[in-house]
Amino acid sequence: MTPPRSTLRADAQRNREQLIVTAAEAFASGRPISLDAIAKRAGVGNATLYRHFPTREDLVEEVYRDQIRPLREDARTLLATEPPAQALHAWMLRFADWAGERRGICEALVAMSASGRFGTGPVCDEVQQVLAMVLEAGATAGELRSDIDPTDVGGILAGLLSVAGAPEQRPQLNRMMDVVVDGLRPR
Amino acid sequence: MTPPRSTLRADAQRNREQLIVTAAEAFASGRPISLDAIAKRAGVGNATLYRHFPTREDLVEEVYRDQIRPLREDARTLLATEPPAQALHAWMLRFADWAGERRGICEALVAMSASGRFGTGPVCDEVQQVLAMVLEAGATAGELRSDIDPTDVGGILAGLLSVAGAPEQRPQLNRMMDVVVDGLRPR
DNA sequence: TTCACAAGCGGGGGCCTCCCCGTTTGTCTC
DNA sequence: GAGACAAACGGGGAGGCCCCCGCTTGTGAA
Repeated sequence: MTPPRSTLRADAQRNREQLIVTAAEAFASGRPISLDAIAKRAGVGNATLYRHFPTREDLVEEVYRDQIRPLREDARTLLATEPPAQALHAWMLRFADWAGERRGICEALVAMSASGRFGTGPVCDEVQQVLAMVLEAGATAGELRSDIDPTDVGGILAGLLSVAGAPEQRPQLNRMMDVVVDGLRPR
Repeated sequence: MTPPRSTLRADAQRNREQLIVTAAEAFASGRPISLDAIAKRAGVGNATLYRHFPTREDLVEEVYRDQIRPLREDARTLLATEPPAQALHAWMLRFADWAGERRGICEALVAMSASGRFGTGPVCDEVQQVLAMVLEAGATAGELRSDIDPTDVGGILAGLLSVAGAPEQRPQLNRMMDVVVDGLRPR
């Protein structure tokens, strides 16, 4: 009898990769694009797309999997040059810039948080890890509370972006982050 | 010649009210409902609905216009019995309960914030006023920063709800609000 | 009352998401 | 190689949002 399969069938693997490549190009163009259009452009049926990526977020997370990496380096640099709380604030702003340039990221993060899946998926996992690193540094320096779950901070960040993620709302976002970072300091 | 009109034509007024009544019933049933279905149920074409309420938020805000009132009284009571910062936290949780029971409110608040319209519309205007009242009390008591825009706090609140508004996320929401309220205290 | 016209109406249709289900195909075994 | 079977495919369609545009009707003026 056929054993249960752990890896994707070769054609499925090909389709999956083609979908990611196509979606990356489509997103990068800046123009809005429907999922069916991505599927068609990738030369597969829409059902294939939805089978590989049940939700739009799943696709978005895969597309930006590699692009998120440099933000970790940014965090390290910031931590090396600024006090942790300030570094946290600066990094969150940098992330806002990064997300602002990438269609769908912000909505994806909110959806992940709202469904309790923040931290699963390449992008929000990376965000969570970076936040954990910065929080840890802050706790060690006695500048940030040590009892905070990075998931909570990630959720707050996603929430703020969903409400004031547009470039023209940057001043408001900055003020809100100010409040949040202050709230993360020890009492 | 015909003078420019300031009030709605009689039939338009009737349709508008019928739409609100119908939407209120539909929302109250708890089941999801499409806007087209609301229009049909109200006995008008969908275009009529969209003419009166260009976005879903506009309709939602109208539907809950009256139901938001008691929350102001709640805020007064809380302020009379607890220190302002604590009252703020408690009120935000109460609002989360209120919003959780009302389909569409949370999404509407986020949309209003994201489009810079927070404070316009009956519900978010009331929220903003209540927050202003509590912040004012807190500032007077020296317990909360006096330089905070209620719109910012409303935005943060909307963001948190969009990310952790579900009843089972209440503990997380509570922790997040803790951080935010702490961040609103004077340094 | 009648008339002219702007205000308002409505449904058809485009585009979207996403599911359903009959068909095809890769892979493993012999 | 051939066959069996699960994995994967794809297109059609249901239902949602929202716009377009030709038709109807309430209203103020004569």
